[in-house]
Parts: sequence; C-alpha cells; structure tokens
Amino acid sequence: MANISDVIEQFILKSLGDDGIVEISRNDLASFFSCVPSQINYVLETRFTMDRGFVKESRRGGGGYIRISKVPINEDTYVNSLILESIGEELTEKRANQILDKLENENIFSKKERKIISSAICESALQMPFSFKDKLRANIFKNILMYILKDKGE
Amino acid sequence: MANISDVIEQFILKSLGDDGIVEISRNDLASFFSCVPSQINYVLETRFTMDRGFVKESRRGGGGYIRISKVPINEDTYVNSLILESIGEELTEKRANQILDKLENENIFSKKERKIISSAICESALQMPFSFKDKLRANIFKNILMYILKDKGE
DNA sequence: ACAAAGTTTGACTTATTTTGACCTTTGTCG
DNA sequence: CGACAAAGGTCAAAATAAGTCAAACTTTGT
Repeated sequence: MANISDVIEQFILKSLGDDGIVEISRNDLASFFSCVPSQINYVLETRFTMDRGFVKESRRGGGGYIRISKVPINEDTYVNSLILESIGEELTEKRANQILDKLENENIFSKKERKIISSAICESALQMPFSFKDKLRANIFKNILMYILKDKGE
Repeated sequence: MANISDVIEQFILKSLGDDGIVEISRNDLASFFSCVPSQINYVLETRFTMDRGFVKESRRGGGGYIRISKVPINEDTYVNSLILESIGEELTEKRANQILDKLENENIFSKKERKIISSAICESALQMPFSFKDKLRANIFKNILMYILKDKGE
C-alpha cells in the first residue's frame, strides 16, 4: 500500500458514518495528505465508483463540499442491471474486481465465493494466445450472475 | 548454479515470510542484482509456476508490486493431484462436472460454490470464435483450485 | 560438433498514479 | 450589479512500474 491514493481511499472509507455518508472538503483533504487537490478527484474517480456502490455529489464556491454516499441496493435489481447494462460486452479485470467488492459487501457472495470468481476471471486464468480476454471475462461473469438470479436461495 | 536466475530464485524463496507471501518491486530487485527488469519476469515464469505451487499477483504504475504466494501444494491431497496431474492441459465440460461432483461430495465446495464454478466453465460461458475451450477450462479450473489451496482455512 | 534447451538482454507496450495548469461555479461584499 | 475570493472540476503531461516478445548468447546432452 505504498501509494497515496490507496491511503486516501482507506481514510475516506473509515470516515463514512453509520449512515454510509461522508462529506469532505477537497482542499482540506489534499493539504492533509500533502497532495494536489486533483489527486482527490483521482481517488474518487477510480475508487468511489458507481460499480462499488458509491454516489457523489458536490458543490463549488464558498462552503463547497464533496459528499460521498454508499448506496444500499436491492439485490435482484442490482444483479439484473449488471447483467443487462452495466457489464456490457467487455470487462476489464479491474472493473470486475470493483463489482465483486460490491457484491461481496452486499453479501451476495461470500468471501470464498468471491475468490472463486475472481480466480476464474483473472489474467492468469484467461491466458490465451490473443486478446479476447475482456470479452470472455464479461461473458463468464454474466454467466455466473445469471445463475445467482436463477437459483437464489437454494 | 552460477546463473543469475537461480540466485534470484533463491533470494525470493528466502524472502517468503512465514505466511508464504512476499511482495517485491521488479525494478528494485533488478537493480539489486544488476540485471534487466525482464529478467525478473523470466525467473517468475520459469520458477514460480503454478505447478510448483506459486500464485502471482501484480500491479503496475505508481506503488506497483509483484506479490508471490506459496500455496501448500506438496501435501498429498485430492486437490493437489487435480492440479498437478489429473486435470492436465485440457478439460471437457463433462469431466469437469465429474470432478466437481466429487469436490462437492467431499465438502471442498458448497452447492452454491460448485454452481458458480460450473457456470464459469460451461459451454455458454466460454463462447468464443474458435476452439480452445477445453484448454481454457482446464486453466480456469486449476486457477480456482490454486486459490482454494492458497486461502484454505480463511 | 551440433541441436535443443535454458538464459540474458533490450526495445517496445501497457497500466496506474502523480502533478499542474487552466476552467467553472458559488458566495460575499462594496 | 460587479469584482473577487473560495471551492470544486477537467484534462493532459510526466513519472512510475510492470508486461511482452524476440533476438542473441550460453549450456547441456548425444
């Protein structure tokens, strides 16, 4: 964890209240971590994504803020939207892991199940003599999710 | 044993902690041994293979790393023999399901876990414009098993 | 002596983070 | 209203790191 982005991410995660909401000041955070303000945007863009279940709101000007909220989801709706829209035709490993973060967080998959899935779609699993991996990954992922919808509760 | 690859191999092996995990920086290691960075990849490819019980993860960019974990593959278990001999280079869907039956029977995988795996390696998941599926399936399957070994008990 | 196998090297590629210059929005005060 | 300060936003260049691949070289076995 040697990069500052990860440190800031952890800091923000810890700052989330019980209601899953935190309000930060971009400039304050940046100066607290001695980095440029846009670094904060970078962290928000790469880590507090919709895929991971975060919603961001902000305001500029005096008294400006950035509010980050972790949104609760409806399992069926969420899984459905992953299959139908969110994943699409191609899926990078990074994004897949973000989605898995969320799915594990929401107890749709256990820790072990999540690891099974990530090891099924990681680079080393999809070793092949040409580049088709993201398509394949999307396909495998959706296939697993379809099963989750189908056999829920079993 | 005077070649640098063997020396680097030994160095990495010694660096493995009690948990069997070590995190290295490719560039640092290369400059420590005065070799080109890709030499490190060569060592990893030839010595820290799945067959020898190693799992590798890495990240590029600032704060990048290569993490090597040793999984207890030397214990003579069913899972080990699957990885080392039984599965081999190619695996049909039928045979995969036979193996999964047994793994579920032995409580290595729950019913749900088993279904996740079978949906990750079934025909429809591995849809692709040519035939390579059995190889891919073997690879994915072994990869999953490696992770199971790696995180056993967690 | 030669072919096969294994090792070394480096040019090129891809991924990720860090930094900074410039832009836009909002609030306040004269 | 208009100027200005206080926030946050955007985007691209630079820096940091790892990955790939093939050519050149070395070792080994027959």
